[in-house]
Amino acid sequence: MSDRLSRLFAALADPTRRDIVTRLVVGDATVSELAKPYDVSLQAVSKHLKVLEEAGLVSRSREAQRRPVHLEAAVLAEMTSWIHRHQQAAEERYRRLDAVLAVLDADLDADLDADLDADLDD
Amino acid sequence: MSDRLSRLFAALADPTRRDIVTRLVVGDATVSELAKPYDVSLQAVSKHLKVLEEAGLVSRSREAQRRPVHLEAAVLAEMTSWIHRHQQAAEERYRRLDAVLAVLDADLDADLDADLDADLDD
DNA sequence: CACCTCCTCAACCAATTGGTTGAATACGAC
DNA sequence: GTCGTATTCAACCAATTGGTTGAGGAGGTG
Repeated sequence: MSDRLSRLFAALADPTRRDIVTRLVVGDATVSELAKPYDVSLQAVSKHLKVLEEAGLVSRSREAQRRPVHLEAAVLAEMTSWIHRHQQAAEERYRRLDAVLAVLDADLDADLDADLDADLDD
Repeated sequence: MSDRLSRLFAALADPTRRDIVTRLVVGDATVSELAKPYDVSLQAVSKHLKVLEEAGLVSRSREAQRRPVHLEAAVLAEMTSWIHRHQQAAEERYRRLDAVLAVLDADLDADLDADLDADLDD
Protein backbone atom coordinates (compact mmCIF):
# COMPACT_ATOMS: atom_id res chain seq x y z
CA MET A 1 0.00 0.00 0.00
CA SER A 2 3.05 2.15 -0.40
CA ASP A 3 2.11 4.29 -3.40
CA ARG A 4 1.06 7.89 -2.95
CA LEU A 5 -2.58 7.54 -3.98
CA SER A 6 -3.09 4.48 -1.77
CA ARG A 7 -1.66 6.34 1.21
CA LEU A 8 -3.97 9.27 0.47
CA PHE A 9 -7.11 7.14 0.30
CA ALA A 10 -6.08 5.08 3.32
CA ALA A 11 -5.42 8.24 5.32
CA LEU A 12 -8.99 9.44 4.76
CA ALA A 13 -10.51 6.00 5.35
CA ASP A 14 -10.49 6.70 9.10
CA PRO A 15 -13.29 8.88 10.53
CA THR A 16 -11.04 10.40 13.21
CA ARG A 17 -8.53 11.45 10.58
CA ARG A 18 -11.26 12.88 8.34
CA ASP A 19 -12.47 14.73 11.43
CA ILE A 20 -9.01 16.16 12.01
CA VAL A 21 -8.83 17.30 8.39
CA THR A 22 -12.20 18.99 8.79
CA ARG A 23 -10.94 20.74 11.89
CA LEU A 24 -7.78 21.89 10.13
CA VAL A 25 -9.79 23.53 7.37
CA VAL A 26 -10.59 26.41 9.74
CA GLY A 27 -6.94 26.85 10.71
CA ASP A 28 -3.70 25.31 11.95
CA ALA A 29 -3.74 23.58 15.35
CA THR A 30 -1.41 21.92 17.83
CA VAL A 31 -1.52 18.19 18.61
CA SER A 32 -3.19 18.70 21.99
CA GLU A 33 -5.77 21.06 20.50
CA LEU A 34 -6.59 18.39 17.92
CA ALA A 35 -6.69 15.66 20.56
CA LYS A 36 -9.05 17.49 22.91
CA PRO A 37 -12.40 16.45 21.33
CA TYR A 38 -11.54 12.73 21.42
CA ASP A 39 -11.35 10.34 24.33
CA VAL A 40 -8.29 8.60 22.96
CA SER A 41 -4.75 9.15 24.17
CA LEU A 42 -2.57 11.97 22.86
CA GLN A 43 -0.28 9.32 21.40
CA ALA A 44 -3.11 7.89 19.33
CA VAL A 45 -3.78 11.32 17.81
CA SER A 46 -0.05 11.76 17.25
CA LYS A 47 -0.10 8.49 15.27
CA HIS A 48 -3.05 9.68 13.19
CA LEU A 49 -1.15 12.87 12.39
CA LYS A 50 1.86 10.81 11.32
CA VAL A 51 -0.37 8.92 8.86
CA LEU A 52 -1.78 12.18 7.50
CA GLU A 53 1.73 13.61 7.23
CA GLU A 54 3.10 10.57 5.38
CA ALA A 55 0.17 10.89 2.98
CA GLY A 56 1.23 14.49 2.39
CA LEU A 57 -2.11 15.83 3.61
CA VAL A 58 -0.57 17.67 6.52
CA SER A 59 2.71 19.34 7.41
CA ARG A 60 4.18 20.13 10.82
CA SER A 61 6.42 22.97 11.88
CA ARG A 62 8.02 23.70 15.20
CA GLU A 63 7.11 26.56 17.53
CA ALA A 64 8.68 26.26 21.00
CA GLN A 65 7.51 22.89 22.35
CA ARG A 66 4.37 22.98 20.17
CA ARG A 67 4.10 21.37 16.71
CA PRO A 68 1.46 23.28 14.75
CA VAL A 69 -0.28 21.08 12.17
CA HIS A 70 -1.11 22.59 8.79
CA LEU A 71 -3.51 21.22 6.15
CA GLU A 72 -2.01 20.85 2.66
CA ALA A 73 -5.27 21.42 0.82
CA ALA A 74 -3.70 21.20 -2.64
CA VAL A 75 -3.01 17.49 -2.15
CA LEU A 76 -6.73 16.81 -1.92
CA ALA A 77 -6.87 17.82 -5.58
CA GLU A 78 -4.87 14.70 -6.47
CA MET A 79 -7.66 12.48 -5.17
CA THR A 80 -10.50 14.44 -6.75
CA SER A 81 -8.62 14.26 -10.02
CA TRP A 82 -8.46 10.44 -9.93
CA ILE A 83 -12.05 10.00 -8.82
CA HIS A 84 -13.45 12.59 -11.18
CA ARG A 85 -11.63 11.12 -14.16
CA HIS A 86 -13.21 7.71 -13.51
CA GLN A 87 -16.63 9.06 -12.69
CA GLN A 88 -16.75 11.19 -15.83
CA ALA A 89 -15.57 8.36 -18.10
CA ALA A 90 -18.05 5.85 -16.67
CA GLU A 91 -20.98 8.24 -16.80
CA GLU A 92 -20.10 9.19 -20.38
CA ARG A 93 -20.17 5.49 -21.26
CA TYR A 94 -23.60 5.03 -19.67
CA ARG A 95 -24.85 8.14 -21.45
CA ARG A 96 -23.82 6.66 -24.81
CA LEU A 97 -25.30 3.29 -23.85
CA ASP A 98 -28.57 5.02 -23.00
CA ALA A 99 -28.51 6.73 -26.38
CA VAL A 100 -28.10 3.36 -28.13
CA LEU A 101 -30.91 1.86 -26.06
CA ALA A 102 -33.10 4.87 -26.87
CA VAL A 103 -32.53 4.29 -30.59
CA LEU A 104 -33.38 0.60 -30.18
CA ASP A 105 -36.55 1.55 -28.30
CA ALA A 106 -37.47 4.01 -31.03
CA ASP A 107 -36.99 1.29 -33.67
CA LEU A 108 -39.09 -1.10 -31.61
CA ASP A 109 -41.84 1.53 -31.27
CA ALA A 110 -41.70 2.17 -35.04
CA ASP A 111 -42.09 -1.57 -35.67
CA LEU A 112 -45.02 -1.74 -33.26
CA ASP A 113 -46.62 1.24 -34.98
CA ALA A 114 -46.10 -0.45 -38.35
CA ASP A 115 -47.75 -3.61 -36.99
CA LEU A 116 -50.60 -1.55 -35.61
CA ASP A 117 -51.08 0.20 -38.95
CA ALA A 118 -51.11 -3.19 -40.63
CA ASP A 119 -53.75 -4.37 -38.17
CA LEU A 120 -55.87 -1.29 -38.87
CA ASP A 121 -55.70 -2.05 -42.59
CA ASP A 122 -57.64 -5.26 -41.90
CA MET B 1 -14.47 1.73 10.04
CA SER B 2 -18.09 0.82 9.38
CA ASP B 3 -19.47 4.11 8.05
CA ARG B 4 -20.17 4.54 4.36
CA LEU B 5 -17.49 7.14 3.60
CA SER B 6 -14.80 5.16 5.43
CA ARG B 7 -15.69 2.04 3.45
CA LEU B 8 -15.52 4.06 0.23
CA PHE B 9 -12.08 5.51 0.94
CA ALA B 10 -10.77 2.17 2.24
CA ALA B 11 -12.04 0.41 -0.88
CA LEU B 12 -9.99 2.70 -3.11
CA ALA B 13 -6.93 2.58 -0.85
CA ASP B 14 -5.84 -0.64 -2.56
CA PRO B 15 -4.10 -0.38 -5.97
CA THR B 16 -5.59 -3.65 -7.23
CA ARG B 17 -9.08 -2.44 -6.42
CA ARG B 18 -8.45 0.95 -8.06
CA ASP B 19 -7.19 -1.02 -11.05
CA ILE B 20 -10.41 -3.03 -11.15
CA VAL B 21 -12.46 0.16 -11.00
CA THR B 22 -10.43 1.56 -13.89
CA ARG B 23 -11.07 -1.62 -15.86
CA LEU B 24 -14.81 -1.45 -15.13
CA VAL B 25 -15.04 2.07 -16.53
CA VAL B 26 -14.88 0.64 -20.07
CA GLY B 27 -17.60 -1.90 -19.34
CA ASP B 28 -18.98 -4.65 -17.11
CA ALA B 29 -16.85 -7.77 -16.65
CA THR B 30 -16.99 -11.19 -15.00
CA VAL B 31 -14.83 -12.19 -12.04
CA SER B 32 -12.48 -14.32 -14.12
CA GLU B 33 -12.11 -11.60 -16.73
CA LEU B 34 -11.16 -9.18 -13.97
CA ALA B 35 -8.77 -11.69 -12.39
CA LYS B 36 -6.88 -12.49 -15.62
CA PRO B 37 -4.34 -9.59 -15.50
CA TYR B 38 -3.22 -10.40 -11.93
CA ASP B 39 -1.13 -13.26 -10.65
CA VAL B 40 -3.23 -13.66 -7.54
CA SER B 41 -5.85 -16.34 -7.04
CA LEU B 42 -9.41 -15.94 -8.29
CA GLN B 43 -10.54 -16.01 -4.66
CA ALA B 44 -8.40 -12.98 -3.86
CA VAL B 45 -10.07 -11.02 -6.66
CA SER B 46 -13.45 -12.24 -5.46
CA LYS B 47 -12.61 -10.80 -2.04
CA HIS B 48 -11.62 -7.47 -3.58
CA LEU B 49 -14.95 -7.38 -5.41
CA LYS B 50 -16.76 -8.04 -2.15
CA VAL B 51 -15.03 -5.03 -0.60
CA LEU B 52 -15.96 -2.86 -3.59
CA GLU B 53 -19.54 -4.15 -3.43
CA GLU B 54 -19.88 -3.47 0.31
CA ALA B 55 -18.63 0.06 -0.36
CA GLY B 56 -21.40 0.40 -2.94
CA LEU B 57 -18.92 1.04 -5.75
CA VAL B 58 -19.91 -2.06 -7.64
CA SER B 59 -22.98 -4.26 -8.11
CA ARG B 60 -23.21 -7.84 -9.27
CA SER B 61 -25.95 -9.55 -11.23
CA ARG B 62 -26.33 -13.16 -12.26
CA GLU B 63 -26.05 -14.50 -15.79
CA ALA B 64 -25.86 -18.29 -15.98
CA GLN B 65 -22.88 -19.25 -13.82
CA ARG B 66 -21.20 -15.89 -14.46
CA ARG B 67 -21.53 -12.85 -12.13
CA PRO B 68 -21.05 -9.72 -14.23
CA VAL B 69 -19.63 -6.85 -12.20
CA HIS B 70 -20.95 -3.36 -12.82
CA LEU B 71 -19.40 -0.04 -11.74
CA GLU B 72 -21.74 2.27 -9.83
CA ALA B 73 -20.12 5.48 -11.01
CA ALA B 74 -22.59 7.74 -9.20
CA VAL B 75 -21.18 6.66 -5.82
CA LEU B 76 -17.80 8.16 -6.72
CA ALA B 77 -19.58 11.51 -6.57
CA GLU B 78 -20.02 11.05 -2.81
CA MET B 79 -16.25 11.03 -2.32
CA THR B 80 -15.53 13.94 -4.65
CA SER B 81 -18.17 15.90 -2.81
CA TRP B 82 -16.46 15.40 0.56
CA ILE B 83 -12.97 16.09 -0.73
CA HIS B 84 -13.97 19.05 -2.84
CA ARG B 85 -15.86 20.67 0.02
CA HIS B 86 -12.76 20.53 2.23
CA GLN B 87 -10.36 21.55 -0.49
CA GLN B 88 -12.47 24.55 -1.47
CA ALA B 89 -12.94 25.70 2.11
CA ALA B 90 -9.25 25.40 2.96
CA GLU B 91 -8.10 27.14 -0.19
CA GLU B 92 -10.60 29.94 0.34
CA ARG B 93 -9.13 30.39 3.82
CA TYR B 94 -5.59 30.58 2.47
CA ARG B 95 -6.73 33.03 -0.20
CA ARG B 96 -8.14 35.33 2.48
CA LEU B 97 -5.00 34.88 4.58
CA ASP B 98 -2.91 35.83 1.56
CA ALA B 99 -5.05 38.93 1.10
CA VAL B 100 -4.46 39.94 4.73
CA LEU B 101 -0.73 39.32 4.36
CA ALA B 102 -0.71 41.35 1.14
CA VAL B 103 -2.31 44.29 2.98
CA LEU B 104 0.26 43.96 5.77
CA ASP B 105 3.05 43.91 3.15
CA ALA B 106 1.58 46.99 1.46
CA ASP B 107 1.49 48.79 4.81
CA LEU B 108 5.06 47.75 5.48
CA ASP B 109 6.14 48.99 2.03
CA ALA B 110 4.30 52.27 2.64
CA ASP B 111 6.13 52.66 5.96
CA LEU B 112 9.46 51.92 4.29
CA ASP B 113 8.70 54.46 1.58
CA ALA B 114 7.80 57.04 4.24
CA ASP B 115 11.09 56.32 6.01
CA LEU B 116 12.91 56.63 2.70
CA ASP B 117 11.21 59.97 2.00
CA ALA B 118 12.14 61.14 5.49
CA ASP B 119 15.75 60.14 4.81
CA LEU B 120 15.73 62.05 1.54
CA ASP B 121 14.53 65.13 3.37
CA ASP B 122 17.77 65.12 5.32
C1' DC C 1 19.25 23.86 38.42
C1' DA C 2 14.45 21.64 38.90
C1' DC C 3 9.94 21.61 37.01
C1' DC C 4 6.08 21.62 33.88
C1' DT C 5 4.24 21.34 29.22
C1' DC C 6 3.98 19.49 24.58
C1' DC C 7 4.96 15.89 22.02
C1' DT C 8 7.23 11.46 20.14
C1' DC C 9 9.29 6.81 20.56
C1' DA C 10 8.98 1.90 21.94
C1' DA C 11 6.77 -2.15 23.17
C1' DC C 12 2.81 -4.47 23.37
C1' DC C 13 -2.13 -6.16 22.12
C1' DA C 14 -6.47 -7.29 19.66
C1' DA C 15 -8.76 -6.74 15.36
C1' DT C 16 -8.55 -6.26 10.42
C1' DT C 17 -6.52 -7.04 5.91
C1' DG C 18 -4.81 -9.33 1.75
C1' DG C 19 -3.29 -13.35 0.56
C1' DT C 20 -3.31 -18.63 0.40
C1' DT C 21 -5.46 -23.54 -0.33
C1' DG C 22 -9.27 -26.82 -0.32
C1' DA C 23 -14.08 -27.82 -0.37
C1' DA C 24 -18.73 -26.50 -1.82
C1' DT C 25 -22.28 -24.37 -4.71
C1' DA C 26 -24.66 -23.02 -9.07
C1' DC C 27 -25.45 -23.71 -13.65
C1' DG C 28 -25.08 -25.29 -18.60
C1' DA C 29 -23.64 -29.12 -21.61
C1' DC C 30 -23.21 -33.91 -22.75
C1' DG D 1 -26.87 -38.02 -13.79
C1' DT D 2 -22.05 -36.66 -14.69
C1' DC D 3 -18.69 -33.30 -16.15
C1' DG D 4 -16.78 -28.73 -16.65
C1' DT D 5 -16.86 -23.92 -15.83
C1' DA D 6 -17.58 -19.85 -12.81
C1' DT D 7 -17.69 -18.36 -8.40
C1' DT D 8 -17.98 -18.29 -3.40
C1' DC D 9 -17.23 -20.08 1.41
C1' DA D 10 -14.11 -21.59 5.20
C1' DA D 11 -9.99 -21.98 7.56
C1' DC D 12 -5.69 -20.46 8.00
C1' DC D 13 -1.45 -17.16 8.02
C1' DA D 14 1.58 -13.05 8.07
C1' DA D 15 1.50 -8.16 8.00
C1' DT D 16 -0.75 -3.91 9.14
C1' DT D 17 -3.71 -0.98 11.93
C1' DG D 18 -5.55 1.62 15.81
C1' DG D 19 -5.34 1.55 20.26
C1' DT D 20 -2.88 1.24 24.94
C1' DT D 21 0.86 2.41 28.63
C1' DG D 22 5.48 3.86 30.03
C1' DA D 23 9.67 6.23 29.17
C1' DG D 24 11.91 9.79 27.28
C1' DG D 25 13.26 14.51 24.58
C1' DA D 26 12.84 19.40 23.64
C1' DG D 27 11.99 23.68 25.28
C1' DG D 28 10.05 27.46 28.19
C1' DT D 29 9.57 29.11 33.49
C1' DG D 30 10.40 29.21 38.54
